[in-house]
Amino acid sequence: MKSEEETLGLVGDHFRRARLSMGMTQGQVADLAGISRPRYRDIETGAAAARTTTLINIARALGLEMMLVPQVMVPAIEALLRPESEDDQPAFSPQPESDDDSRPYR
Amino acid sequence: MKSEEETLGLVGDHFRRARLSMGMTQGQVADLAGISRPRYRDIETGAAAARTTTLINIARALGLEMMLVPQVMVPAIEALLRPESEDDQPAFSPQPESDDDSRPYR
DNA sequence: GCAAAATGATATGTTTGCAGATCAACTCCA
DNA sequence: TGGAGTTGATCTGCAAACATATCATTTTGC
Repeated sequence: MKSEEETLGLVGDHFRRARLSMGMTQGQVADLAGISRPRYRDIETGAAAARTTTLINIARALGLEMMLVPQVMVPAIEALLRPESEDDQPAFSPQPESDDDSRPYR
Repeated sequence: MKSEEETLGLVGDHFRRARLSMGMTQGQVADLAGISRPRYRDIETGAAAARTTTLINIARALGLEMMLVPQVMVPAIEALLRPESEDDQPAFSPQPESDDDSRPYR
């Protein structure tokens, strides 16, 4: 099962790749998202879990959108995103391991 | 521009619709997500902004996944989600208003 | 090689998400 | 009618996400 830290790491990695592909600095993203640079750094490195509003602000600063989609639709959405070329960042896809349950990790 | 409270309200409404369509109580979702019922209630009513990990836990308890997708792909994804029938909850689609910028609201 | 920029990291203080407990209001059904 | 279940709401206390400031380290460009 994926730990909490691993999940935050995935989100952070996603943000980092998006930021670098946009040619932006941590400070620029932090400013656009309305948070401090140390805070954004913690989020990007997976050391801290941003609030929902902060998560959305960061995503939008990076040209992304946070979506809540039915789990059964995830593969179709990823298929829609994947072939789109090689330079756009892949969507945050949490578990390739499609086991049954989703008990909270703590 | 969409305020912070409005955005949290959209997320909460999305969770509420998903919960009711699953025939679950607030307490059941809270248990699966690993948080207390008062906390889940605040999140569902938009009174509180959950952390990223809590957001993901709640989504999975409701059969949903949190995804970060390029903004330009949002319409295509919504089109993929929409015609799917009438009983599955629509994805969280933040702005029908497609204005340019995404400055943080506070 | 050197200066500037970007990043990593730490410290103090404030805000707020969180647990746990408790109570009231409302619905529903036997 | 009346009890059980669901939801709304408040309180105390703790943990962690925030700001701001300040350092060192690494990277970048001239």
